[in-house]
Amino acid sequence: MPKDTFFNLPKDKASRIEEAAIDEFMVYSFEAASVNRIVAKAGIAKGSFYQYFSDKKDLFKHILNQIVEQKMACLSPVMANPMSVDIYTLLKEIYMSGLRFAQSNPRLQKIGNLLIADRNSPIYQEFVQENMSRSDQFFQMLIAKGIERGDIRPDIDVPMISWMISRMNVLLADYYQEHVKLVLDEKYLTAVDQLISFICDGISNKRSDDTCQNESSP
Amino acid sequence: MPKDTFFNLPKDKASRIEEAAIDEFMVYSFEAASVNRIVAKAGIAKGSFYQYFSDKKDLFKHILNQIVEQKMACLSPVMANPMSVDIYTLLKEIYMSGLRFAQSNPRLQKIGNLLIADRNSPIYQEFVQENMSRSDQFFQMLIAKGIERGDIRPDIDVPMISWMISRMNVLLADYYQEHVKLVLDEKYLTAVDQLISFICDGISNKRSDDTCQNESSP
DNA sequence: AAGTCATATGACTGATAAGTCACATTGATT
DNA sequence: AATCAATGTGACTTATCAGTCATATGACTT
Repeated sequence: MPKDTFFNLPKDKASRIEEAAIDEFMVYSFEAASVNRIVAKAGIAKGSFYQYFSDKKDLFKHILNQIVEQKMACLSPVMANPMSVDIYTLLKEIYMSGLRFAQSNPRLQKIGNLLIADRNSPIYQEFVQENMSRSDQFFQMLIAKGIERGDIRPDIDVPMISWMISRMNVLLADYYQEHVKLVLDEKYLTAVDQLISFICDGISNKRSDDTCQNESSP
Repeated sequence: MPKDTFFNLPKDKASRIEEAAIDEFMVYSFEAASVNRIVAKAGIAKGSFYQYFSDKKDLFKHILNQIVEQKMACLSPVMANPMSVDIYTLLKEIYMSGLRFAQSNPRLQKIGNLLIADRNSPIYQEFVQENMSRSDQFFQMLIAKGIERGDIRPDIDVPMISWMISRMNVLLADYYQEHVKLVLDEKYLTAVDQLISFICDGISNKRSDDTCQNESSP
């Protein structure tokens, strides 16, 4: 948490610092980010910085909290009553909320991507991993529910498949970042549909019943 | 490429340096790795180091080449005649070759994981991305072939699904690293089966024909 | 005007890094 | 034994970093 002095700052100064921080963390991972550059960009003395924040991590977490806040703002309408729709619709809504966030907060999205990309940083384990594991738990619950309802095959490895589906959300964003660069509304929408169709039905061609020859090793 | 002086070194000295480098890159990303620590561990002078390698990256690439070499050794038997088996069997073989590599080269595996985890490093873009894109191309070809043969639904987004499947190879390793820690033979084998079954058939429960309600937004 | 106190400052500390270079050592050849 | 080229060495240079601290500022109170 930033110190009181930070919250006492005139708004424009506080946001100048936040903007400088976002600019920095957009380009450099937490480790590589430089307080020196941040204070230079924000136009404050280094000593001042340490009157607002206890250290670099303090500032970073302040920015991360903004990300979580914005993400939640995009996700919460979807999550208001998660059981009212079938799992595939819900999954689609969850993926789409990721898109809404990315579109309204491209710079924060970039920071999130950078953080996720940098799994060795202590911050990843401290911050992302616990968030991820909550997301895992949610997907596990969802899938268990789906099996109960009869929507989902009962023979799957629930923890592993939950994990995969939750990570594929991130993969989809990666794919887009790598291939389309600019996240384009309709294209992303069809990609989400494609991905959900894949998760739902797989790739095998279901002419009559010659499903794939897997189910090997009994 | 290391300099001639490195290849002229007595074998035990050369491998002492390689071992020290592997120990370092196992624990620290390329950026965070320290030449100082490596030379200390290897018991050579820093000046000597720069007579063997032009810089830190030179050494790192030398280690990466060893990884590629070993990976290829595990993969090439599978790839000798990739078209002789169906795509699901081939996929399984590819995944299993990843396991073979991890089991016979756990330390190199660790370095690979660290590199993949650290997508911001310039080395990632320079080295992994091009390797990945070759792997993508292979999977795309494979899937196109599968569609041609009628094994795979023709309505999928080939580049995207290829990308997903190629990345799920990495995800599977991640999952194992996170959950089982020690990669255990039989457990991994069933996980691979599970994953392929998922890729093949998806998660939806195919009682009669009430497949999932996707295919939304025409 | 004097005093007080939260805030502002940037030179400084101490640590670590990559890469260099003048000099030392070695071992084979003459 | 003398020579010499290849190889070995670690102190040194230059750079950067996170974080500190003595001192300055300026707004507010008395």
